[in-house]
Amino acid sequence: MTMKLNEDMPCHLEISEYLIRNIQSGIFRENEKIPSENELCLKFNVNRHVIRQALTRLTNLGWITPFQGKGCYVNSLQKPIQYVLSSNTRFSDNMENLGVVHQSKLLSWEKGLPSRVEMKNLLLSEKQAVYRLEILRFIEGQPLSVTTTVMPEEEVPQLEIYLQEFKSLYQIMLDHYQLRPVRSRSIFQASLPLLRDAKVLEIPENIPIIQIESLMNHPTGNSIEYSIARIRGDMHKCLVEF
Amino acid sequence: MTMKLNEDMPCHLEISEYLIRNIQSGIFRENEKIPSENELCLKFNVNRHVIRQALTRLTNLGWITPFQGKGCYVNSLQKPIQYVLSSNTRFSDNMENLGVVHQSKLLSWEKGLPSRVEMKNLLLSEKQAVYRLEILRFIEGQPLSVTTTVMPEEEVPQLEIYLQEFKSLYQIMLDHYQLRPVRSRSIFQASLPLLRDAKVLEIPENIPIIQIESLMNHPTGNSIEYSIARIRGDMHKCLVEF
DNA sequence: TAGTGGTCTAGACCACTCG
DNA sequence: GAGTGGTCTAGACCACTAG
Repeated sequence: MTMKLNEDMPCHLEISEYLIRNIQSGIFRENEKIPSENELCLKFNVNRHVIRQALTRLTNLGWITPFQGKGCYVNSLQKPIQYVLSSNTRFSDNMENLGVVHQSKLLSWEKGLPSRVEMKNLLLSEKQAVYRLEILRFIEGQPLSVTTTVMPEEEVPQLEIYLQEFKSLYQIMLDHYQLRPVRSRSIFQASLPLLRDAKVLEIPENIPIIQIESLMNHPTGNSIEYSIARIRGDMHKCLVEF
Repeated sequence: MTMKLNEDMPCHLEISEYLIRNIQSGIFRENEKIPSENELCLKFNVNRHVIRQALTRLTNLGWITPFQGKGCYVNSLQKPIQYVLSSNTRFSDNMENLGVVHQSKLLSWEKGLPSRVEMKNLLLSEKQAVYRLEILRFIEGQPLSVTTTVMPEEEVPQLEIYLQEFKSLYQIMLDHYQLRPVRSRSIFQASLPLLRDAKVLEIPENIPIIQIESLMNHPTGNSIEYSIARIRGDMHKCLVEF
């Protein structure tokens, strides 16, 4: 049984659109295998190379993942979690409000001198040391975001002591420094992940991420935390109220 | 003169990495043409198909844009414009504050019944008609965003009269209806563009966009405008203050 | 008209998975 | 061993751009 194709569109585009429609309508189901390249060749009566072009597009757009020797499987469609960004919400609060299993992991940390951007944002001189943390956050066991967080050493002296058993940055700041930072501004941007971030987030390099650069202040005023979060676009929505 | 390749990487990947390095290091310059497919075939001594695989990856990652009959050109690296989102900023205000040449174009409009989502957001019954506008916005002559804007007919009766010479939605609402909507909330999400949006924005479909779904109210309270903007991620940053 | 990218065919060999 | 996706070759015709 072969399949007729439209005339005014390139064949490979036609086929990829057809496959996308089938995924959307549930004919090809989540986490299940779609027909093999050879089967599709027969169905559409085209060369294998055309099918591969169509499947490449589906892969790039995040619909399927190919496994050598096994076949192409439909990606599980994420319903993005809605995160509320306001002056005093943090990751844990949000996830607990949503009743979602969450977890943070400290990937790495260092103490060093601030970069120009960090100096500008945290209003530091070039001699004031900072702690720089790389935090990976999970929901339901899946990596959601990587965040680089920078804090002046003055505000969190000897932070390394508390990093040994890292669970939540917010908790450390509250328990050991009596700090309760307040968000003063955030800058949103959509982009593609760096290769490094794509690896830790376990996503292909074509999946968009939303980058949120935030500045957190002491309630009295001075800046204590500057962070850049890179979050999977397909797993996350961010709500801001005015 | 042919080019030697590494052994442990697929040939097309090797070539695309080589080309990316050349762009990054400025050997291939912004807005200039890279060697043609045929030239690359000779240089690397591979089949044209392999070169095309490599160039497809470069296109997908946003490094180059192919033009039929002309060649592949290195994309200009955008320094994203910073847009300020607050309860009462609109596109024109922002661009004028930045001193940027801007323009809006009405792509299409229709009058019809609200979808379920529109009913929920604008608090309408299924019989209350809405105007639905598709607006394309430019800065410095380049397409920046497409926005779908929905307004209840009640609020802007006979809107079609004023759409003939469309310049700015904000201006129409102010001049003819004495409306000055205020943003009540926005939802941010990073994603890939739909095929239609990619076409009007003149970007490949793998360039991430930031989607901002906003609800605008009458200062007294009721919702008068529900919009979904799809904005080029590489041209736009959005700042929110708390 | 020559050169460029876009589409498509036909066929080959490889690496990997699974029964 | 049969089937799957990954890589690569060789060659064809088309649509578009530019001199």
